[in-house]
Amino acid sequence: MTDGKVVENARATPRQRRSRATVDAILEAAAQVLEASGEAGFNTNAVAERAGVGVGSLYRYFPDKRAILVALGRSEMERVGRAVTDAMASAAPGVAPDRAAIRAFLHAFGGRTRARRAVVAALLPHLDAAELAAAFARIEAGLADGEGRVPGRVRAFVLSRALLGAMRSAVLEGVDFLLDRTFEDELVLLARGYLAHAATRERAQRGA
Amino acid sequence: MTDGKVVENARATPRQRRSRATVDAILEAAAQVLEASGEAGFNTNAVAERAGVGVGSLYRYFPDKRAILVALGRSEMERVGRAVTDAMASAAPGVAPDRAAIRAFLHAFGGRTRARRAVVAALLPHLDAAELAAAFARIEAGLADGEGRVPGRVRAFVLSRALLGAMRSAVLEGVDFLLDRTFEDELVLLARGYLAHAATRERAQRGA
Amino acid sequence: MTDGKVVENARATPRQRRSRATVDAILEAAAQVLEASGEAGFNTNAVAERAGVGVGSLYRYFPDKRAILVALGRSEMERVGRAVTDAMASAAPGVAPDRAAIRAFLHAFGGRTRARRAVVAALLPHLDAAELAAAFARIEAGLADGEGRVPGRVRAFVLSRALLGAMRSAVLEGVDFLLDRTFEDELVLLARGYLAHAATRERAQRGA
Amino acid sequence: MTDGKVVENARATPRQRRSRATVDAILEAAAQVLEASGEAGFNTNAVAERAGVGVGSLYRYFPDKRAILVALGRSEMERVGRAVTDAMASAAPGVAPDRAAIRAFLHAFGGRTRARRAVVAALLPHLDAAELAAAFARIEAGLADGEGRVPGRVRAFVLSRALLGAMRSAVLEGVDFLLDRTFEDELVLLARGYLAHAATRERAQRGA
DNA sequence: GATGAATGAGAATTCATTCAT
DNA sequence: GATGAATGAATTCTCATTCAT
Repeated sequence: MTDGKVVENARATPRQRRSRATVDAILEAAAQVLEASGEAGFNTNAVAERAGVGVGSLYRYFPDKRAILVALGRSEMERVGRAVTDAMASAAPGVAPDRAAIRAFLHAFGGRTRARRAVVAALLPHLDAAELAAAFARIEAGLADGEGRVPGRVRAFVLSRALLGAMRSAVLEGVDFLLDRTFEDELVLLARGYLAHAATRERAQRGA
Repeated sequence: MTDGKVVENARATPRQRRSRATVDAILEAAAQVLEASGEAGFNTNAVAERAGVGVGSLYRYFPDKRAILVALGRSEMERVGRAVTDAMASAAPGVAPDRAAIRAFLHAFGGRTRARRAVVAALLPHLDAAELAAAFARIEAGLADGEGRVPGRVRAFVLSRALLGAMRSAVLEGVDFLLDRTFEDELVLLARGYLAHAATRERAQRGA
Repeated sequence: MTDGKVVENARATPRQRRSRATVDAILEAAAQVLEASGEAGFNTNAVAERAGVGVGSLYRYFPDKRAILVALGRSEMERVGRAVTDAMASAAPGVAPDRAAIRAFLHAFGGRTRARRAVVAALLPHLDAAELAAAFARIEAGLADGEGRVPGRVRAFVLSRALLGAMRSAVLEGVDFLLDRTFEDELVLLARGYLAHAATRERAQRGA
Repeated sequence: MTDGKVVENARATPRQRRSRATVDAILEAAAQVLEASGEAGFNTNAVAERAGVGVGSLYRYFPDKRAILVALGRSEMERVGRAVTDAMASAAPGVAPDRAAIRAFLHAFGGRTRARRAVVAALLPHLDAAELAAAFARIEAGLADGEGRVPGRVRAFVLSRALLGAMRSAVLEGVDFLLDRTFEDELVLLARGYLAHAATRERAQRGA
């Protein structure tokens, strides 16, 4: 008897092809419920109903309610991470990779603002520090200044969290300029200004 | 006859002098419970017990459980805001105001890390966008580049959220360098680099 | 130290002159609260506030909450009873006493329909059978057929409860003809028809 | 997915066959609790326990506590109404239909006096005017004088409420003659006297 | 005498989880 | 495998009553 909890150990046997669809339906339903009713209204019965499955089935795929939230968080992070990485890899000619990444993030994350706000707000308390840090790893890895220098640990941390912090706040606070070019420009300026200033400073220190 | 909900409308009649103590006890208890047991363990009985009052008293001062969280959020924000503003006003000689503000924030917010993490994580979903934006207002107002130029709306937003985002992440992810000089240096560099780069860029554009 | 519970033992010492006003204020407040919020909203704090006294004062005059309801019931009964008796005593010339009584009842009880409905509905379960029976005593005593014959125990019961039942239902169901002449006529017809028929029947039985 | 609230919309799917038993158990338990402890002791836990189900099950079938009382009221009304109608339809030979109806009512309603009193007293405030009026509709429809004349709206109202008022009072006040032949006789006399007198009066008026 | 803040037992209601079908 | 009825522990909230001021 295979365990069946597709989320716990993600290797997909052929039999679990249909499971994947159910899991996705549940996660999508979870996101919708979260958007519609906030975390307070997020209960297993509501999710099951919206997903079109029995409550019992939830427990076939997830050990408990929290697990649904955590899985939703992971899947959202992956989605955004993938979008950003893809964008950097295949940036249109003439678009700098840093700008491509920022733009990708804004679009991946900025759509469905109300939904995102609910999901982000609800998810945060359920992801532990390590999980959060891991989510940034991919992005941190992609950071580099104009001359290809990879920043140190603290700097990578500051740069990634600063950028994401600004974008996250824009989503949570529902600002009107979220998808404006101006906002994107400022974020690019932030990243470049930081790295340039840091480089200058270091050159000066090394020179001294 | 008198309303009594000191939190709703904060005008303090003389009789409400003692109430203030009760409210403070409740908020302090709320923070402690949040730290000790997370949001899951945050229930009215626990808070009342820890505060040393009857459950009923909670409901004399707060309309419902959520209101306690919201009030706690507000009071935390005020506390941090006040610390930062004070620090900027009375910065030690030789310490630039931007650095003073960052340092103040890191110390005000960084102490009791576990508690902060719990409080921040729990509070976020209960503060609405407007509330969040308001909390930043004071800090945005204090922003200015080295030459005293006040940044525009979007820039003020990006700068404040970027800085706070980095600091917030440092708290939430429990990084080890939270109170290191290196981290503080990087944040100062971030702010200055951003504003300097932006100024350069604008000068160039005006020149062209 | 006199007991002070003016309602329990109703002899009014001079000192209790002011008490009477307070008690009346409380009963009036109770009626208003009952009308405004139904029995569910009938709580001591609401009554005290509406009466303009502290909750504590309620307990000076009434041993507990139920007592307020019971006292209100008694006072309502007395009020209606008095109105009916008065009307019968001083009926306008040309108005039969039975019609006078019915009319008085309809006006005493039919005004403020919404209020009455609430009061009657809420009070019923708090008055015991004996109390109810006592309230009818005065009215039963006034019953007599056209020829001055006083009906027997069962007949007095049936007549009084039938009339009051019809009037009570008219109030509770909020009929539109409550104060119409037609309704009054039918009630008079009911009373007279019953007694006349009964008399006829008895004469026949005695004759046989 | 299926609604399940059998009370709200009463179409009975096969699966809801068993639900019906649960609902009946709850209503029976509710009546018993009401009888045993009055409305004060009527709480969801007590009802659930007496019904032998979990509290949660109460809420599967009824939206809230009040709904249980209302449903109980409705079912009681139906029961009595059915008994009366049946009795009139199949009256023993030699028993006039009006007497049959009165007798049926007295027996249907008069049994389990203590229980009835509790149920009636508790239910009244929870049934609205329309509901009360509806309960009488069936009985009003059955009214007719000896010559088959159907009375007008006001007269039907007065007759039905007068009869029921007298019977209701007899139950609530716990009179000793409740099931005596005398009482039944008086009620029959009341109905016949009223209609006869009214007919006479009208004939006179038409003649004039 | 009056007040109303404080109390806390008690009641309604919810919802994660189980398990018989 | 799926279902959803049933459960009941846990939680929020109310409000009658007390008593220090």
